[in-house]
Amino acid sequence: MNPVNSDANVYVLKPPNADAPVRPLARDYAQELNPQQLAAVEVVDGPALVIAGAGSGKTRVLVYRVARLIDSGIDPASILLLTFTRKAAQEMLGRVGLLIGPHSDRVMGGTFHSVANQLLRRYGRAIGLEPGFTILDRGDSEDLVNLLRVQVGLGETGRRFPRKRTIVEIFSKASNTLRPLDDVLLNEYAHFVDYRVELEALQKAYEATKRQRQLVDYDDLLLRLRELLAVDDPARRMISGTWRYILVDEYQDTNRLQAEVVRHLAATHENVMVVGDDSQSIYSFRGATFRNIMEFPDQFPGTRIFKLEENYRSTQSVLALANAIIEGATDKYSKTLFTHQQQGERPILVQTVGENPQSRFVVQKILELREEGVPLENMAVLFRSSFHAFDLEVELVKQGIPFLKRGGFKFIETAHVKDLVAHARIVHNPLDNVSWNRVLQLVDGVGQKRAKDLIAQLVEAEASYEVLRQGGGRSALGLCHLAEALESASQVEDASPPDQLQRLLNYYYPILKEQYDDYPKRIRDLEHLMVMAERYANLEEFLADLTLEPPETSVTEVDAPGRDERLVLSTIHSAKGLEWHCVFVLWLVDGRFPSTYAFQDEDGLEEERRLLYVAVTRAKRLLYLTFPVQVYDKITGTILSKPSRFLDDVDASLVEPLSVVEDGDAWRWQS
DNA sequence: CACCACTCCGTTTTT
DNA sequence: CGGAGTGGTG
Repeated sequence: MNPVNSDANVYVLKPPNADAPVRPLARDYAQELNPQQLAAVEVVDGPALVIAGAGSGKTRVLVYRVARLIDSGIDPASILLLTFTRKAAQEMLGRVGLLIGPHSDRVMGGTFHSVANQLLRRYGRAIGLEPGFTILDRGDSEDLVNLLRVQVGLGETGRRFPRKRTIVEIFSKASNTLRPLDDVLLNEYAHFVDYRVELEALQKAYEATKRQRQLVDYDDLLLRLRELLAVDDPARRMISGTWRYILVDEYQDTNRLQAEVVRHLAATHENVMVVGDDSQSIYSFRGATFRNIMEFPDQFPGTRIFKLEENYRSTQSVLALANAIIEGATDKYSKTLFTHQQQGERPILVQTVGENPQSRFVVQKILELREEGVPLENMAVLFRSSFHAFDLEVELVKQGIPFLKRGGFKFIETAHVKDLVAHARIVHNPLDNVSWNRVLQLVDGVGQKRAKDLIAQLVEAEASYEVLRQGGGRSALGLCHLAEALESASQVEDASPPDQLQRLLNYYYPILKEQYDDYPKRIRDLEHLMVMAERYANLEEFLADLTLEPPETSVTEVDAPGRDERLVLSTIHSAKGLEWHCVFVLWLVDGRFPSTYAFQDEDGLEEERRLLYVAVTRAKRLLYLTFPVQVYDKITGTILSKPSRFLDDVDASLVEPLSVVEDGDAWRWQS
């Protein structure tokens, strides 16, 4: 008898979560939180503001408050967690999951942009947005501006007409600060004020095209959500009825636009708690202002305010340096961090004679620490700008130290990935002229002019791929192949993203091979993209995630043979909210950190100072600040030799100087 | 009109 | 070092 077919007893697998207790185990909140944290966690209704210093348990408060709300019988699905960065969002949601278990799935959370994306897909029709809209990343926005610049008749760019990058930056600044273009130009880009009329025309065209083509840039996600909430009563009622408890992390990094969105979301119930630290406000370049924190109590009268000042992360020595750095800030909430932790070792100020010795010092020290038992993943190297780590990356590769770089140039921004994705975007949204433009120009014999004409024809023909087959000449064959590939990818029965991508890749492969000498490496990237696509049931989600939550690593990444043991290299911006046992901060040299770029105005310098504060407060125990002197700076043509001005105010007793010399070097630097 | 080879300029941080 | 603009060629 076949045992498989016999009348075996049946064991039923329950759907996940079905049986999880609605009320998790009772927690002793008073035991696990300090009095200030507890007070904040116990808020149920009404607006609240938590001013939280670095390492003071900010995320802990948010997470415990979510648990507490659920414990008190509130439906997890009525809780909404918002932050600006993906890193913070992941951290927050992950810890909620750990603390409250299965029900955390029903808590809605993510970045402002990803939440806006989801809401707009669902309710956007009310404001003329089809659910299939395409999200433009920064590069796409620049391409569109470029395209329009020609169309609007700004072909001959005057000598000093802003570059596309700058143009997009200006538009974005206007959106994020809710100001007219004029105002931004006058105050922050006065040197381009002569082009006011042209830029305004360009902006109009940019806005109009996006609406016509179902294109949405990062800022639009927020602008249009705000519009939806303001204009469409049913949607607003639905949305604010669903999420009755709103929590916002990193509030000092939100801008006026985001504050408006929060205000709208919370308009009916005012159950909104925001958490932030004015000393860690480092996103003013995109309109963030810690005034949002200051003005929150005005926006929501009756706001309860809590302050968290006990630091649980760092030793006293690290904290003393952090306090000294922020002491010099001109504008801040008064707030003094203290800790009950041990003194610990003083931060070490390392002087080297150049860039490469700096890199080699870091590498050598890392190896030493690992010998002493500090795992690689408990160490991080932080820097102001992504390229500051180039030399170090080379040294790490030489020594075979596995690392993961965060911030800077992303996988998704490489030309070949963008190319393939552009094909997929057309399949999903045939109106997307930005992608059409890119894709058409890849065809042999098609340039700017031909692409423009074809796009115009495509609109007339309601985006029928037939248009591509009608032309003659050199490009005829290429365009036919393109049409075939797009049709094939559009018509897959049971369309699955990997399958669709495969069809597009078959078409794109020869182009890739033709275009790049290093195509084998690029093919591997595209295969990686296919693997990512396997997790998605439809193109729409895949494409949206690719733009909103792209793989967090940069292109440079060395694979570790031994699982996850990896050193982290990160921009300071990308390191926010994280912590490591040992932290290296590179380039403490005037001109690099603070960057020459920030020298011009006081505000810029202040932000650099806060940035350093953020960097320093990432360290739990060990902190190395390195400064190479005698480095030639190509930008200014000068030799950088002055230690960062932020160290000027720091009392010498707070750090331990160390100078690095070559083995066998006859002379030494004085420290 | 497309494309290649050349020169010159400017160089952050994130969704 | 890459991107943008220029000028020549096919």
